[in-house]
Amino acid sequence: MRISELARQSGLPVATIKFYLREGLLPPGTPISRTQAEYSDAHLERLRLIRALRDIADLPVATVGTVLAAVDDEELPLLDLLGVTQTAVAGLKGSAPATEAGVVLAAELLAGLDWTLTEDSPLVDSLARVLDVLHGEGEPVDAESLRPWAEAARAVAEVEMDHIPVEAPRAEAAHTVAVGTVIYGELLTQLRLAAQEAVSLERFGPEVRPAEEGAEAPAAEESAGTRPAE
Amino acid sequence: MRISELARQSGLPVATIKFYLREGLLPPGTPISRTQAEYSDAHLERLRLIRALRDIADLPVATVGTVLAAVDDEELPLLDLLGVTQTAVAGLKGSAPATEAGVVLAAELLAGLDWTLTEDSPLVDSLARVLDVLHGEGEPVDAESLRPWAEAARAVAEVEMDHIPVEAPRAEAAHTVAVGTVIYGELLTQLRLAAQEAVSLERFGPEVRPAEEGAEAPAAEESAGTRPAE
DNA sequence: GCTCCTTAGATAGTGTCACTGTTCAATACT
DNA sequence: AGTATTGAACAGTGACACTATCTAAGGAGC
Repeated sequence: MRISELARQSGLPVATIKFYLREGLLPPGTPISRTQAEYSDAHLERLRLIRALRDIADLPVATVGTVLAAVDDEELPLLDLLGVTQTAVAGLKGSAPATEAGVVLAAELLAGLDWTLTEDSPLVDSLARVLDVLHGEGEPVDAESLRPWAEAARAVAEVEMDHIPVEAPRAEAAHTVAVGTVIYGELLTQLRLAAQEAVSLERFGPEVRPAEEGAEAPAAEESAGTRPAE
Repeated sequence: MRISELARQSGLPVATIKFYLREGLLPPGTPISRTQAEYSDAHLERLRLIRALRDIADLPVATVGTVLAAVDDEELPLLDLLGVTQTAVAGLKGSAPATEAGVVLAAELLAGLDWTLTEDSPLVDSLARVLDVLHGEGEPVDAESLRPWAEAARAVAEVEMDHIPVEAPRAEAAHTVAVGTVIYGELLTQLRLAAQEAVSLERFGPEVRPAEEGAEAPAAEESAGTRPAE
C-alpha cells in the first residue's frame, strides 16, 4: 500500500506518518520509484505500537524511538531490552536528583526485599525520588510499611516474566517485552484506581448506591454503551 | 516570610511562585501592605505538594489546581475528593475514546471481580482503552488472564484505604487521600519495574552479568551494555 | 503527448504548555 | 535619601508534537 492508504487504515494523517518516518520511528517503505514507496502490514503494526506508547504510556517521541530501536536490534539481549524499556518508562520529569538519604532508603528497601538490581540501575534513583517525596509528605518509608506495595509489585512482575515467550523468535519476544513493560504498567495503574474506588465504596458508601438488583429504571444507559458493571 | 524567602526555602524561582499564585495553585499570602504579603509554612507545604504532583505524577498545572481545590474544599466529602484525584491521575493522553468492545470487556472484568464502581466512573473508559491496546497487540484480555494484576491492585488499594486517617481533621485526611492516590501510584510503578529487573536477573542472568567486583573487563561490549540509552 | 493526481522529501509554521523575564509604581530597608 | 524588593500585568521563551506548504518527480487516464 502507499502512504495515503497507510494513513487511512491507521487513522493517522499522512503528515504525521511522514513525521514518524523522519524521526525514524517508522522504517521507510520499500521504494517503488523515486516518488513512491510500498508499505506493508508491518508498518501498520508499528504505527499501532507507536500510538500505544504515545497515548497510553505518554512517552516522548524520542524515547519511543529508543525503545523501538532496541526492539529491532537483533543483537540486543532481551535482558538489555528490558533495561532500555524500563529506563524509558521510569523516567520522572523534574530534574531534581534524589537526595542521598532517599538513595540509602531505596537501597535498604531493595536489600530488605532481597531484590538485586544491576549496579548502576537508574531505577534506584527513580525509586529514591519517590521515597523522598513520600518522606517529605510525612509518610512512612521504612521497609515494613512499604512491604504491601513491594509484594504486589513482585507478584505482577513474576507473572509478567512468565509471560514472555522466551522460546519464540526474538522479534516476538522483544515485542512482548516492550509492550508488556509499558502497557501492563498502565493496566496495573488503572486497576489500582478502580480497586480504590470499589473498596472505598464498599467501606464508606454502599448505601448511597442503589442500582443493585431492583428494577433498574429504564432510563440511563444513554451513553454508557453497555451496562456499567454490576 | 516574604516571597523571596519563600523562594529561597522552597528552591523555586520567585517567578515560578508568582506563576502558581496567578494560576491559583498557591493561595495568596496575607497582605502586609499594598506591595507586600506574608507567607507561612503552609505555603511552603503547598509548594512541596505542587512540585510532587508536577514532578512525580506529571500532572498539568491546571489539573494540579483542580486537585488542590478539591483538597481545600471543606464541603467536599472525601469520597468525592478521591474521585476528583483519580480522574486527574487516570487521564490518558490521546483523544481516542475506548471502543465499545473495550468498554464491554472492562465492565465484564470489573463484574467478574465484584468491583462495583460508580455509574459514570471515567475509570471504566480509561481501563477500556488500556484493554483495547492490549487486545490490539494480541495479548489476552479475559478476566482470568488479568486476575493477577487485579489482585495486586486490590491488595494495595485495601492497604491504602486503611491508611487514610478518617478520624483526623478533614484537611489532614484530604491531604493523605491526594498524596496517596498520586504518589503511592508512582511508588507501585517504580517497585514493579524494580521487581521486574530483580526477577529477570534471578531467572535469566545472574552469571552473564559481571561488573560485580572484579576488574571490569576492559573488552568491548560494543554497544550492548545496559546504558540508559538516550 | 498532455493533463491531473499522488508522492517523497525538505523546510517552515502552529498550538500548547510551563514557565521566565520585563516593566512599573509603591513601599521597605539602611 | 537612595537602593532594593514587592506585587501586578503582560510579553517572551524554549521544548515538543505535530501540521502545512512547497517542489520536483512519477504515474494514470484520455
